[in-house]
Amino acid sequence: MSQAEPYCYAHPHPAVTTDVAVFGICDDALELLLIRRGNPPFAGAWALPGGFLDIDEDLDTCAARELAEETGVSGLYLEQLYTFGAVGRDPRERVVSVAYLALAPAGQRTVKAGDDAAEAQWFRLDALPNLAFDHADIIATAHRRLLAKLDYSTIAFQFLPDTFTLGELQRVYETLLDAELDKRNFRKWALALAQIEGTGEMRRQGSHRPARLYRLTDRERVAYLK
Amino acid sequence: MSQAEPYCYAHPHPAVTTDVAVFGICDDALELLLIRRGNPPFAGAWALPGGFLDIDEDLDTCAARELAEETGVSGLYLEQLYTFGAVGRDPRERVVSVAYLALAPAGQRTVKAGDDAAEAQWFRLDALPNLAFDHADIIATAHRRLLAKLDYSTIAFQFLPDTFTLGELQRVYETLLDAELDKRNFRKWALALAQIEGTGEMRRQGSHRPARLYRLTDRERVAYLK
DNA sequence: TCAAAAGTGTTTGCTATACACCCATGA
DNA sequence: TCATGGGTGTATAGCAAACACTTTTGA
Repeated sequence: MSQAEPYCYAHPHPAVTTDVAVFGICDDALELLLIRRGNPPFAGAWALPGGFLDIDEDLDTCAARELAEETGVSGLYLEQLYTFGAVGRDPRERVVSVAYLALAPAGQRTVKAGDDAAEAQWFRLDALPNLAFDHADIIATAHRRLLAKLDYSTIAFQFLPDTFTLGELQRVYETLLDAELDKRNFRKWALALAQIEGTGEMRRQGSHRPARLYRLTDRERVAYLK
Repeated sequence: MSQAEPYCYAHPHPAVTTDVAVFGICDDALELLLIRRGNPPFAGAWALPGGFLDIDEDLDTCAARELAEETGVSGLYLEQLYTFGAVGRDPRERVVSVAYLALAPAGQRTVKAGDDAAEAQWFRLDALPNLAFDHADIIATAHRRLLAKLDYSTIAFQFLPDTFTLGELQRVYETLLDAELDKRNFRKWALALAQIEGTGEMRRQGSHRPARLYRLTDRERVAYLK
């Protein structure tokens, strides 16, 4: 048994990682949180936050941990996306990556680079840098999933803070769909949802009429629309 | 380096497997293809077909290979489902399993037990035996995915052979939904789909009026409904 | 008083549902 | 001739889309 490589198996084992595609919205633009890699391979290149699975930790835990370590962001909505395992995707060794999709609410977007990441930064999705590994594929898959789930789930609410106005909600949908929506129809649709309720409070902000505030009836759950 | 365990790493690596939940329909009942395990752990118990990822094979390839080796079934529609990696799910070592969903058309349901499986057999979904590992969870996830995709994709057509009648198609939907559908509405819906076309042929079978035959315009693709 | 976002209903078209009878065949 | 599944149309209700003006506030 080698001193440097003390973990031995009868058959070759791939490494397992998680990678997290974190989306956020800023100034009506969809953004993605990337880290600049500090170590080879692809040192200096931008990549998704992520890293190796600890042998005694669950996949979800690993995704949340790596995200927190590399970007300082925690407490986000996280869902497993897809597993990427093409043979040559990592030049070091065979690596199977379980990819996650995460959404950052406005106001939970402050980042600080951590351990293995030289830097962490938000990029507009329409202006991404070149990416390490097959991370561009993972991002494309994540974006497709996000758009698909708009139609039948309350996933878009995860971009908003605990309380929000219907105007803010509409701007989230407009940003994601890259289309303008009719205000009356949108409000009719939103107010008919069982998943949101008024708080009774108003938001007074800017030189215009104050807006009613709403919240999710169940903040944690992404629900299916009927 | 140990002779018996020659594959060594600086950090512990989980094993990676694929498991396949194969659904089929027989006598208007939804069935699942299981194998009886020949080796420990859970020797003698029923389980999903699946096994260890070869170090130089893709995940999809592994799923198809293990399915063919253990059940003799090949050429099925296969899609990646979800990755199961809870810490204690395999008593031998840490195992991360990439689960797949597969559908067997009527007429591609002949099975023969292979290498590692003592036996392969179809079970009605409402009468499954006790299952090894967390395979009951995988099956529940696969069943949920299958039902969800009925609503917005042509996945149900994968239960049918190359050509089929509208009556057969309707029975597939009725079996999956466990509900009776109105014949005229169903046919109106099906005939409006861009994804099917008439073959011009008729099926003469049984003592009743012959039925028009249809086929998918693109047999391989599971398409999204508008 | 002006600018900026909040708030509010009705009409119209389309899609989904409910519903019952005749047809062609083999036994 | 009978049993069996194949094949067909219309009326109605519910949902989605189009569309414009008034309200409230702070500057």
